[in-house]
Amino acid sequence: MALFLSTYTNKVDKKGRVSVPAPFRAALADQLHHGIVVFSSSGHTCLEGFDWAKMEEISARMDHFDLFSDEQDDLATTIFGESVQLFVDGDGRITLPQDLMQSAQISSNATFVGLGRKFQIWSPELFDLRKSQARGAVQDKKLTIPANNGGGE
Amino acid sequence: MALFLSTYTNKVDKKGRVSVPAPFRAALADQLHHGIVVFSSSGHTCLEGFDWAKMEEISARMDHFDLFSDEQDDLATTIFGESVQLFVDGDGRITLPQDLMQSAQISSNATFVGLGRKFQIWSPELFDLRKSQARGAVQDKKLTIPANNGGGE
DNA sequence: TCTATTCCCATGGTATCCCATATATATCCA
DNA sequence: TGGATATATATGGGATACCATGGGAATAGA
Repeated sequence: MALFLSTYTNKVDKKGRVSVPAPFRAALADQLHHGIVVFSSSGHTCLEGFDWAKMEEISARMDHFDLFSDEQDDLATTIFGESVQLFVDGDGRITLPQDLMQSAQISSNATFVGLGRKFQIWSPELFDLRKSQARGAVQDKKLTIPANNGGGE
Repeated sequence: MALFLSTYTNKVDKKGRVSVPAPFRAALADQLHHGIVVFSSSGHTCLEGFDWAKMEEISARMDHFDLFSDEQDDLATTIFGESVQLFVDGDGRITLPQDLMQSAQISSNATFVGLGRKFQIWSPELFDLRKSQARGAVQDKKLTIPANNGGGE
């Protein structure tokens, strides 16, 4: 399964095109033709990005909620309703829709941040802040990687 | 699973290339084509290195968090966002990115230190200091290796 | 028809590949 | 045993391919 690592900052041209970092494209591998799925993050001023397989997994996970519960509806509305499938062109680029760029305050540069199974797209300036904030949180809360069996939530 | 032992110092050429010590390459064995994963250490002025399998394991563990939880985001941003996958070329070398070299203060030489499941990459000078410091700590605190059942991370 | 995408091609810079050399260790044959 | 020949490792340099990026042509939608 795809693993997204490191951060890359690429330019956004006046047409709204950005190169998807080559390592990310490699991680997508055979799913490249599906493009990537992007939507505006609810917690941060950035965009969340997934590959197609992850989207299907999310869909499967949501089946565990009651079909007509509020939670199900809320999640489904924000995630599936707001998300866009962006196809990667022959030169390895996607074009970011205007509204998504605005919601993430992205203008001339976009920073792709690998987060394992998913990734985020930030304005470089905002991500600088976010980076130090995340590092601080890890230290303050003494966050560690959960054990294999259960740990987590 | 890979086991990294002893220390080796190799030259960094002007392109930023370093030979990965042959014993380390042997330890990576069939994972060699995945390269290694490197990121700047938070505790020391050096780089931390893992094999790909370790990274996959970390990723699998992180799946125990909720997809959009703060913990997941903070950890993933610091761990995955700041790490780089470096591929080993046909001559057994990797090329260290500029920013990583700077953060570890590595210039013309790099010291690979085997630490079991992981390894570190140091500037030779800084590692000399670290070595004597570590040996002192072991003697002072009478540090021992924890038993199998329990201790670990 | 005008605007907005999408496709295609061109370019500069960089990183990757490939080959050559040197040194050390191992192997072989006399 | 000794010398000569292979094998592997580390390192340097040059050629090549890839990547990010920009611009223009073709296409589609309003």
